[in-house]
Amino acid sequence: MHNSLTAEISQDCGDCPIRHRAVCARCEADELETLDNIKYYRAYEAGQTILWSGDRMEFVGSVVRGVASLTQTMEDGRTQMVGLLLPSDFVGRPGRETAAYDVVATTDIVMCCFRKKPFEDMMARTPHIAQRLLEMTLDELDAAREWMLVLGRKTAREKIASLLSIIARRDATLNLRSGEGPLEFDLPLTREAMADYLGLTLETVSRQINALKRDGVIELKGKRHVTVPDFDRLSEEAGDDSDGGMLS
Amino acid sequence: MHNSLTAEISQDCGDCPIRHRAVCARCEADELETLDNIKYYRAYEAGQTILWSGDRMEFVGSVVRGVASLTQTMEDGRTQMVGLLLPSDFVGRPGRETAAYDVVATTDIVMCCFRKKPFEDMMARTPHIAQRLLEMTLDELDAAREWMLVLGRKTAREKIASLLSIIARRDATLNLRSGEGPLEFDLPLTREAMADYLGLTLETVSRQINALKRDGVIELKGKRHVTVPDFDRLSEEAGDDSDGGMLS
DNA sequence: GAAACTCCTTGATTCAGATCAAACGCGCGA
DNA sequence: TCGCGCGTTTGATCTGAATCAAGGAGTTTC
Repeated sequence: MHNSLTAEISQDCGDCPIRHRAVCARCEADELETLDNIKYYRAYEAGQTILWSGDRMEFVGSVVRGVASLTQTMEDGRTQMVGLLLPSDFVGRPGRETAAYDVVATTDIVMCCFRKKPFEDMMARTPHIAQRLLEMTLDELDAAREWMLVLGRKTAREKIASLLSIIARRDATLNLRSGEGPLEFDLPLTREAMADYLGLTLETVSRQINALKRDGVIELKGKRHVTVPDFDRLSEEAGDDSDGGMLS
Repeated sequence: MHNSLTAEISQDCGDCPIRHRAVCARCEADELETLDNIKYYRAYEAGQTILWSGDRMEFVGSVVRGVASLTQTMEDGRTQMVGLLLPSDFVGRPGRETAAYDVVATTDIVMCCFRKKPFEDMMARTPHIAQRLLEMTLDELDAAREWMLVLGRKTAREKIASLLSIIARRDATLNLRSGEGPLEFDLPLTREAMADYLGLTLETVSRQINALKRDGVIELKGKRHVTVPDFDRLSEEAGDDSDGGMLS
């Protein structure tokens, strides 16, 4: 997976808590000087709304640390998360004036931002960036469509397993821990946030997580720390094809 | 809405059953000559699979007439439609080797195709096209995310109303019939296909359609021909914001 | 260290939609 | 004209997840 556009552009983020180069091996970034003066960091606390749907967008950027979510809300309060933004994920849509969804910090979060206008100017000058952006957007589209299957056709148990599987996989690739041994990670989401992502209620999320625990599919330390002794077993519970899901 | 890329490129499709210019007012298409020899039409019958998930893609193109769907299937046979392709919609992902989903002709369908390689070459030469493609991909992403809300949080009745609303809207813009009077259109989908799109069973689809009919939200002539006496009423049933949904 | 949070669990009950089952209607080919 | 097949409707029953309702467990606050 080759996912961090800002990494590719800004190359050597000496002050970034995450080493972007580790995320993106292809860094070249001849644009570094041009960009440095338009790059900045932003921090938000868990629960803060980063951007309201309909707001004018002033920046694009990527998540450095923490988790954010894209959510949609109906007038009567029903909400659906339509995207989960993990470290290295890109936020913002060049060419669009306003945000289409609420962007909410799910945990405390640090973002690496670029002012939108100069970023777009640069995009126009360097087709290579535009191409990367298209590719990333296609990835997002694939993810959204995969999630449509989850939402439309999977049972509560399968939904939970699918979510855990995605987070585990993302966490593994970020930490370069691949293949060997049991996976471990902290859930970056409350039960309610998981419910919003999965189209369930928080009670059902709680019950199904504990059911997976009872059945030995996962282990829990506290309420958030998850150990996955057998990733294939988890994938199976998620109803995924049993190829390990590592293509793309 | 400005949706047909092939229209923009090929401008004057004299032999197209649909007048592309009507769809896309911005046609300029200096590439016409270059492209004409790589453009061709394909027709499929209802039920035919145009492309299997995993297949090598040889062309990109857009739907000229008829309806196709993108579907995903689990091993146990559960299927979820992840995209509905109506006339003027674009198919194919430049830069990707293989199809990510099954593409199935839902009705008899005619597609206007371009061989993929030359199309991509041209894309690389003309940034304007790449930009359009990004914009279209973002539109698709928005549509997919809107659908996530439908799948995750709406009731069966709201789901049906949402689908009818989308089809009615698309049909209205294609036929340049906007605003005035009752909308009329033929459902291009079987009850089963609707169920696959909405994450329901065909029985529930049937029941809810007839419920909407009983309640006067829609009228039916035969099983497929729908009249919408009051579009706002339908939007309300769909749980949409009451702004008429005509922004973008 | 008690009150007031927020987040999570667990139980009892209800209900929307799935499932199972049968039959209708209509176009089509023999 | 008869069957035949497909898409659709309709009814009866079942069930997975929602809803309603308490509590518990870990914090921050004063």
